[in-house]
Amino acid sequence: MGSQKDTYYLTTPIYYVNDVPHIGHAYTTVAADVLARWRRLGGDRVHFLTGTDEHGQKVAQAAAERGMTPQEHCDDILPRWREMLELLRISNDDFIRTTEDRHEERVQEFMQRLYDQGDLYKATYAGPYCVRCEAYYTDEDLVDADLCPIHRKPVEQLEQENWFFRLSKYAPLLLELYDEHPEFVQPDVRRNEVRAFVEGGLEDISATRTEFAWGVPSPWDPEHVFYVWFDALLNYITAAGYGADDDAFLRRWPADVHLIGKDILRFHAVYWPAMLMAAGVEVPMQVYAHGFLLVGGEKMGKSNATGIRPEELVDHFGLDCYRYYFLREISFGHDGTFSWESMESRYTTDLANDLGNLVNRVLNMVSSYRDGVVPAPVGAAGEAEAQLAADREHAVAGLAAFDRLEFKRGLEDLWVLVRGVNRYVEARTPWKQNKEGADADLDRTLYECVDALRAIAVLISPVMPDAAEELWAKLGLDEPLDAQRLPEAGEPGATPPGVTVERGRLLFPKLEE
RNA sequence: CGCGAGGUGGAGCAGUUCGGUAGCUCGCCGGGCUCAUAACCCGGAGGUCGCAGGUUCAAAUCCUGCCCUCGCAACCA
Repeated sequence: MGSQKDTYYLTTPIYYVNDVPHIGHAYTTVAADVLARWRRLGGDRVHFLTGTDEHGQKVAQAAAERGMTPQEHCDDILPRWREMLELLRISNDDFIRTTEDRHEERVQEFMQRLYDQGDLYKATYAGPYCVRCEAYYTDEDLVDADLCPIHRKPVEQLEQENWFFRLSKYAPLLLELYDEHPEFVQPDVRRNEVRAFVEGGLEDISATRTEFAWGVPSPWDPEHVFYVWFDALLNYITAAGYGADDDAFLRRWPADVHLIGKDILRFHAVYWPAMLMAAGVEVPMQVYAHGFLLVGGEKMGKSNATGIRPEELVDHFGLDCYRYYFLREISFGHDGTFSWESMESRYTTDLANDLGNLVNRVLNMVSSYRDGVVPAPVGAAGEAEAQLAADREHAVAGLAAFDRLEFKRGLEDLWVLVRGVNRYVEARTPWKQNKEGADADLDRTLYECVDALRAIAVLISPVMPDAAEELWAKLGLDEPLDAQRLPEAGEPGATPPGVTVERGRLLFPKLEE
């Protein structure tokens, strides 16, 4: 005994294997990765989980159509998701599949516990059901009285005996949770939504299905498999060691944050904590629902068969720009618009002009004025240096907005430093200092610039790991980048004079027409 | 009268908690510089802060009403 939480534990949703990865999935995943890298940079022990949701009727159907078993089908598709993680350089520490034993066994134990204590009861559920959606609808949802609103195909009237979860019983506790821990559901607008929903009264929900077998079987009534959400949500604890590795579980749980899209808010902010309360497990500390990506004013999602694939964008703009763009362009938590044009604009303005060009001009001057050797800062520090130091502090402090998942704000503040170094160069006119032989002043100027670039390399590393490493390598520093920790690594003067920089290739070359 | 969020210069946003010079990025106009990826730096034009009232010495910020847009309204990853 005695082990307790010492790990920052964050999760993405687990992705439905049948989907093809699109920029919506990638958005959540990249944000989570940036957060994970940011926390590691701050010195936290981090556990970052993602994975796949592999059960359900649609998977079974898709498998049957391909003449495969559901498991073969999942195994066959899984690489697409793994490839997405690799493509985006996602630094997850674990990857859970809901078909793994470590998951299924714990799900059965968890649900058995709810059953034993009377939180599940048998009742009949009836309603219009769309097989493709794998979902019941209400009559109001239907189009033309009997068509599924998504597929426009006739629904079936289905009636089945299900095991129901006593969700309604937990409404008072849920309201207490929202009120006493306003940070549990974020942003605020989402909490209001959830709270209103619960306050309006909860009905018990069916927790099992019998019309298909591709799921985790109920141990006490094997005709039933668990409803996909009861299976899927539990991944967050089964992968953390619940019921299997108490030590690991205690160090990680409760999760610091579940990152999700707002479309699955209810499951995470209502059903999930209720399930945990029922089982006597602590609820996660935060569920953060981000907004949707809009493309041409339309929601980006699976109903949008023309979803944009991350590979297209990574091919054209590069990985770093991809990761940077979505976080810088869109307020996390709000809906945002993706467009090719705005992405080009971000690349050109922020990355090529501001940052890439800055790196190039500074390294070029160190190369041609000092043979690439970074001089010691001998000249007097004045007003320009004070301003630069202020910009640096602004950036380091502002980037802490990442803790609140305000990526856009944090990056804006970081760019104050990038622009600040450009401004510093203008204020100091090193080309003039060189021509006039003001060696001490020039040394000071060059040192300050390189030292600022070192800080920038560290600060951009959670968002743009490739560019950060490349810049770090150009600076010729001995210690590895991934050994850097904030806030120390952001402090001025950490660059040892005498290191040799290398101009190398351009960091963000202009895009081809 | 279901619940909630929002309407700020051409575009996208911040500011509204604790009223008191309306800020940022892009775009546009002019200037500077020349180390650099025709990049960088400086300056300027441009807004009745959805509409109408009210409170106040003072309102984008508080109150009332209205208009418009958008989420949520249960078994859909």
